[in-house]
Amino acid sequence: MKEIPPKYDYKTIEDKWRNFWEERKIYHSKVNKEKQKFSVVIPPPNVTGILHIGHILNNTIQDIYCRWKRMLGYEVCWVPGMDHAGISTQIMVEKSLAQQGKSRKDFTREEFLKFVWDWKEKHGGIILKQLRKLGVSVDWSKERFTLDEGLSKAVKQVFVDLYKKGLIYRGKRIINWDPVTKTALSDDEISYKEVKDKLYYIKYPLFKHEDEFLVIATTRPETMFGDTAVAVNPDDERYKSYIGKKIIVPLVNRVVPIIGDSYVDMEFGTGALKITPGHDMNDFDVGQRHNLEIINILTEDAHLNEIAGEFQGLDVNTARTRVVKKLKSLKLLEKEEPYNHNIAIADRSQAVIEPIISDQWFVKMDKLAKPAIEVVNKGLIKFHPERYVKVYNHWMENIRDWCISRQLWWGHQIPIWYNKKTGEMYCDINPPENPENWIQDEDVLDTWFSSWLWPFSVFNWENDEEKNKNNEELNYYYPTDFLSTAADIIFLWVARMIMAGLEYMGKIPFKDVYFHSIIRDGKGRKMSKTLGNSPDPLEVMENYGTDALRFTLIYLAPIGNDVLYDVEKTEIGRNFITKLWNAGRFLMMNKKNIYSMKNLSEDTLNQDLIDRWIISRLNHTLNEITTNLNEFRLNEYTKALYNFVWSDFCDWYIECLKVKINLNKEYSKSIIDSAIEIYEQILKMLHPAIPFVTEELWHLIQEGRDDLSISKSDFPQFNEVNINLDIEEMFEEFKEIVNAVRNMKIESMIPNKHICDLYIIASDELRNKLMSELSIFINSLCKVNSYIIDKQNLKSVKYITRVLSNYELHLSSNLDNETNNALINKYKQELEKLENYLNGLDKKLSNKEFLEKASREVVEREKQKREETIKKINKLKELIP
RNA sequence: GGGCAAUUGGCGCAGUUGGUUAGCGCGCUUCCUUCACACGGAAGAGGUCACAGGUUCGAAUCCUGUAUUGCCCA
Repeated sequence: MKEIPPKYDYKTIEDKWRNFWEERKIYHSKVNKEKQKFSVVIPPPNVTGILHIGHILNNTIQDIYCRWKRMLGYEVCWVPGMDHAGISTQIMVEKSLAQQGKSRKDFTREEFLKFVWDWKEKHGGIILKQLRKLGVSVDWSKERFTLDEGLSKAVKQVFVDLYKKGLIYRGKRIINWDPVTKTALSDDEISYKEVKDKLYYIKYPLFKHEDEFLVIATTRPETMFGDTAVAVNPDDERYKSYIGKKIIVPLVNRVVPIIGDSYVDMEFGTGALKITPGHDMNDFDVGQRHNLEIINILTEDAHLNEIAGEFQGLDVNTARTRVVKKLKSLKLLEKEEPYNHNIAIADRSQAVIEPIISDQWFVKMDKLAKPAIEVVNKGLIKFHPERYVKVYNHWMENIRDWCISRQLWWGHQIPIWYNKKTGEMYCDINPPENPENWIQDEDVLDTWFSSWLWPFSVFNWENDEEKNKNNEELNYYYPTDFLSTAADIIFLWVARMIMAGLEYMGKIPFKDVYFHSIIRDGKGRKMSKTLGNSPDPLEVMENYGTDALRFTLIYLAPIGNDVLYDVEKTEIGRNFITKLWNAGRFLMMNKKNIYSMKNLSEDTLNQDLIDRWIISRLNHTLNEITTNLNEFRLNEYTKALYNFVWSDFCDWYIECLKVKINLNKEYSKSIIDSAIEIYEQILKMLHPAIPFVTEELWHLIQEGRDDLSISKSDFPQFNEVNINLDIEEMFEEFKEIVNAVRNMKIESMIPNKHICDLYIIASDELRNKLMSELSIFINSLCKVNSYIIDKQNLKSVKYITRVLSNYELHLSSNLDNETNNALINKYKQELEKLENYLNGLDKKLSNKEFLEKASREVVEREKQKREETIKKINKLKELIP
């Protein structure tokens, strides 16, 4: 018989099972129409990425569902993979080239891409290796990459299809320009940061009345070279009369109209605004409404161009100071004042975004959005927590066209060719026949343009009905069942997958979307590299064990809120796992002792109260965790198990078991066997959350499982018949008695080892019986000799007494006066508390309205409470001289 | 500026349709190295449920307002 070692050595054990699962392809999935499937696609991590604590949470969540469903008998398929992360990867490679003093422009496109692929082979995909450490039960044979052949095909086909449907167009639009990486970015790839800046008040002379001025306020005087109007609010009495007149933009001396537009906020600055349609999002919209000229004044690296005259070649910041200086000298600067406002920053490169006009490719979104709004509002796709539906709707109803072109080389090059002579456009997945006459669009597609196809492209989808019809995997696994993701990519990814799924599969891509918590540090700050507050998960796994980290994160993550996580908190998981380990160790030690005993009698012991109680609790827990998992309350799933294992199983069940074993040596085998049976169910219930340690223990407690895995065993079934509320209530009374006796001893300064006599007076026959069954446990757990007696048999010696609802407990002792007085004081305090409580109840019960309006059960309950309280009060009064 | 959340003992959180003497974990105090576990056991202290109104027989729970914090959108 195997022994359980004293310490759980997670380092070697984790490796052992990780290899076991992978080598034996335990999590490989194939189409099996006999079984219901459960499919999940991993949110593809970035090829440049490394594992952070948020990945651990997200992937543990998915793993819990995959392992749970697998144990419930589903054909589970979890597809792993990565995306090619256009900008990040290119930045990475360009940086390493820069170290050699080179830039990408020193190479041809093909040469550069070769560098990137080399880099990808050598350094990319670290994150997948790290996910292996986490023990994710993915099917590695199905690993995909957004730039692999199949997925690239899907991306091209979708582009061509949308183009032919008229849903993709090329247009001059104002876009977010990243002057460092020199590419356009979508709105979702930038964020805003508040900066201390200045608001400049500049005098613009009126045309033909040059001694008269309108004062405009701006934070960006250097963009005035692109001004093509001055705008005021048409309701603004101060300026009404100016609308339609002309005004001169200083420095460039351009004559532009004064227009009226309700966009202008009368409270801001002077109420008059310069309009620069070429370099401001809002001004662009104003420009469209009033047919204003659009002038671009910036180069691609955000320096002023020839339009700025003497300022040409300056970067925007230098230009700003110089322009302000010049305006001052011309006496056109009225004043400047401090001003806080938000500027846009590129998420990847941290560059300050410049809005500029350029030729870009867009996807028309409104048509695609409509059905996608519907499926969520009809509940075909469910969001957890539900409030994200509102966030989703708000965005979808105000959706803007999606800028999908990126001025990069790494990615899917846009399948558009321009005729060198005629400029004619050609769109197809293959190049035109005489390629020498054509030139392909230089740009690549946004990485999300491949990610939005992920739920079906990973199953080799093609834009070809016949092929799809015969694609068994696609038809079996799609739609997927579950998606777990961070809420910050609800627009970038989740919404777009829904649109793509409906457009290309005619079906939703997934049924349940779980938005997990954001992990912050112990002080509630966001994890960030600069703060250095983000723990390295691999280090944590090294120091505490992988299961400990997995368990802790799930345990701490409240539904829909942030998790405040410190490395030290991983002790929660580690301690729990140690407890679980030791409980198993205890059972196996006993099993070994007993099984080696000779001449065992037949085991015919009936289930006693303790057994029935733990089985009832087990089924309660089982019921609870099933509900919790079904309702995506993962932290409650772990909490329910934590409490059951620690409080019910270890603190009470095992403690009682010790008593039973000592008193019933001849029946010990069946006692231990039934305990191990419950323990095994615990292991199974915990396995989805802590796969390694449960796999190890499952093998240790039973021999002959060498070729099996707990992850393929059956999940315990809830059986309502096993729930016995009466037993649970009785057991609670038993616990109450034990607690009370322990408390009495400690408060009376009786050493724990000192065995005293305990007289128990029960309130009724049922409880008398109960006590005769349980007194052996009370004796052992409290170190007393207990006697169940009738009230009249209580001798008139000094006792320490405790009054419970249904019991009186008298502990014999030789108390000194001081302790005795202290006890009497305690009784008095208790009495006062009870009398106050009784007063409240009396008030309630004499309130006519309460009696009339409250439900019968509530009134009954209150009456019962009153009776019990009176009983207690009377007993207490007897104790006070 | 608009929207969405949150506010419960020192800290982190439960409290799902209003009816508990408001729970849990960590931390804290006292005792215990006794034969699963000190990553442990036993006992205990600690809360006017952010504030102000309202609805109700009854509010941590529902409504309104205020304050503070966070997130998203512009």
